[in-house]
Amino acid sequence: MGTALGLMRKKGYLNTSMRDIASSVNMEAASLYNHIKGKEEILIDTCFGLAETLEMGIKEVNDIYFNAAEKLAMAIHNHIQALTQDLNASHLFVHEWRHLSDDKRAQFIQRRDLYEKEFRDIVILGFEEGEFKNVDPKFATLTILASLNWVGEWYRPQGDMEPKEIAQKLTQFILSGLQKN
Amino acid sequence: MGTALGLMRKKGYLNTSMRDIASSVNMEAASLYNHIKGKEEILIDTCFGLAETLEMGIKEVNDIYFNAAEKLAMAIHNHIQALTQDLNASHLFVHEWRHLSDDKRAQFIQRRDLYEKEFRDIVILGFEEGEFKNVDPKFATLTILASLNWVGEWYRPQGDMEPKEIAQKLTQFILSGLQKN
DNA sequence: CCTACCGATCGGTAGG
DNA sequence: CCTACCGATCGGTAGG
Repeated sequence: MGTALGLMRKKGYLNTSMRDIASSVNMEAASLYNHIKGKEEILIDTCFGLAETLEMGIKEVNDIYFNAAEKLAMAIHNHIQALTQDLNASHLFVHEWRHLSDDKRAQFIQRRDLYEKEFRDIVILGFEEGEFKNVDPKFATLTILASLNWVGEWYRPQGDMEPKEIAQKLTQFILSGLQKN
Repeated sequence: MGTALGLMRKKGYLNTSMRDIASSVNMEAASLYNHIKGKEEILIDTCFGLAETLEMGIKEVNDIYFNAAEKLAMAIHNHIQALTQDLNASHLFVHEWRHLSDDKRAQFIQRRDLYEKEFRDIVILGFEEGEFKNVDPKFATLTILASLNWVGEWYRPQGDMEPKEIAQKLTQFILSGLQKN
């Protein structure tokens, strides 16, 4: 179903018909239903699959690292690795989850909120350690995640920045900003 | 057409039918065509209208302010003011421009790229002044704009943060980051 | 601003 | 995996 994700990234989920997907793999639309239950299954599997990858990533970070700055760097690294690994899937995860049916969308938002909370706890930990400024943790977390998720929009696998380098630059930017001291 | 924008934000552009829009203003779908040329006109007018507001904002900044840090603060302020002024329009501008027809979408992307360039020039200016670090200007600009545009997702007019305060916190975050010196 | 309607397309099913 | 098909819905038009 990788080619389906490619179509959905290029044309958008709603604009990609089962007939589009079928003809991209030289089938008739009706035949797709022998492989998947319906169109939404593709969206569900992709969004929740990536959610799980991200959750595992942040869990690993919280299990291992102690220092908040270290945790944040590693969380950013894992997030960027997951997003850049499959840009088609990332597009569905970042943009098209809005078109999940009501109950699935509610589940998705809940998991996204939990993931945000994990990041927020790192920000709070950094303050408690005396290493981070006394910023609004919710505001800071939303701002951080916005920059991370946007990477999927401009990252190109054949470009001149590796995911690892992107993660390092993001960490640097988020920790110490643009201005010289 | 404000109610149309509200529907499009809530349900998405493609999922909002002319019949939905019509019934929200107690009309028949056919009658809408006495007011607008077609469904896409709503999307076009909104996306390009906000683009123009943003362009005016950055132009003003570049005409008046001299110092890069000042320019950046004012550019962020103008951007957040524009986005928070009409969250429905902002949603179309940030998310739904992808559904513009090919030529309009190309125009939109071109104007967005020009706007990005204005921000990038401020980042470069800051480095030339010796005030900003030697960051990758393109990377920094994309990261900055990602955080700005995400504000439309969580800002609530009745919430506890005013647009002005959001802009200040964003500027602070972008200039000096999370970590204590 | 409405009634009536068009051709196109959709996700999905029946039955083989 | 295909042919044939379903009901629903879409953006938009004709004509008043």
